[in-house]
Amino acid sequence: MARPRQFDEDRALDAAMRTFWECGYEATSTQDLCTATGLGRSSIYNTFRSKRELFARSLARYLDTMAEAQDAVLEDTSRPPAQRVRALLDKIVSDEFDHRPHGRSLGCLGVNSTVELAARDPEAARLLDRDAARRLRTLSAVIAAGQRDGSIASTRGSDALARYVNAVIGGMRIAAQGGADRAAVQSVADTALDALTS
Amino acid sequence: MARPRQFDEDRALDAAMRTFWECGYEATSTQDLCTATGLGRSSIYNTFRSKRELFARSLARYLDTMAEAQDAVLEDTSRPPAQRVRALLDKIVSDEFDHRPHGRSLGCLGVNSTVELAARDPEAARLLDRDAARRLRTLSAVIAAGQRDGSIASTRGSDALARYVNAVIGGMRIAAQGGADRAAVQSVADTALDALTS
DNA sequence: GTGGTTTTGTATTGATCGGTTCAGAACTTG
DNA sequence: CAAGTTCTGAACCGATCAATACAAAACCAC
Repeated sequence: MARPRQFDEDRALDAAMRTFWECGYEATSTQDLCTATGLGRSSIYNTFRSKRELFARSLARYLDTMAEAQDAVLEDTSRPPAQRVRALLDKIVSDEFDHRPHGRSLGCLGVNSTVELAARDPEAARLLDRDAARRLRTLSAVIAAGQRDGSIASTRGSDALARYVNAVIGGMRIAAQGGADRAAVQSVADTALDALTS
Repeated sequence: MARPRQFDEDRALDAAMRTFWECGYEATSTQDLCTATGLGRSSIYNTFRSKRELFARSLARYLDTMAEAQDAVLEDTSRPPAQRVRALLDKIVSDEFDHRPHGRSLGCLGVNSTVELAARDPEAARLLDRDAARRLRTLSAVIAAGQRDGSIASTRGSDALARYVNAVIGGMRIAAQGGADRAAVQSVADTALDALTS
């Protein structure tokens, strides 16, 4: 019925997401987005209505992808729950130190957006809230299972422990972004687990 | 010999710092800085050479003020070392939940700048590195003292424990910025201490 | 006061911002 | 092929960006 798109919308969204991830929302210009996606302005504004909406879709995509990856680790029933939590923290270390495009960690787009936008952009805040709730739900369930089978000895509530682990993850990402080396971030993960197993 | 300033440079710096703290570097315009400080553009550019330099001075001032406050808590010899670490975490909670200008936590300008600028602005990265090193030094010394007097039972190295506590602090700030309530952030602090006392 | 120096407010710089317009190329459907 | 629709590229929009120019006002030393 009409001319089809000459580009893959998902690939464009991925490129935009990476740009927001690297530079942040404010520091990313629409020209940067054109360059990164290889699209013209018209195509971008025709497909995604504005920079803001493109960002929102980028963030939603990122959060969904990451939460799925996290859930995959946490719901791997071939391991006992406590080891799944450890595997999750180890994955964070890998995330931060493998494949660094420009020598420094990019951190986590979720954390970065929380810092840059949560107080100012209600839609971003909504996406981030939903994501946090989802991740905490999975974490809490796994920790509760670990408490039942004895691999997690802490008697604190599983919700509190989940919030704790989630906060540590954020702290590890900040540390990596601040230039901490891999061993230092790994030792944060190792130490953090002491609070669960004791 | 000439006309004196009609404003207090330190007060202007404070106002600028608050603006950067609330909005971030990129989202703060020079007009915002004029409004916040009550100065004209000429006065700002005459006193601080550029937006970037004004930011650098704001950040340096913030980091110095905060590090001093942290050191004051950690070096309060009227308490045993372990309690000082607890007091530090409690102070973070207070920082995040007392005096919120717009209902949401502003987080920490140091954390915020790490996320927004550490990868892109070498001078900001330098200031943040120096600050992290300073805070880790004090923390590590206090933790080592706690290990000697037995109030901190963990047998991990005091440097690793210091990095851990520092990461938890960052995670607590992210959590608060993400909308977590006070009890939730406090429970992160409480749980985090389990890793030291066990 | 006067000269010399600095600050200050206003106007303005060129560049870039996010976003729109529009003509024509490109494609599907019939 | 032709009609109808969508996509694309380039020019362009007013607004705003960080930063500067400049002249008048304000002040100190003399």
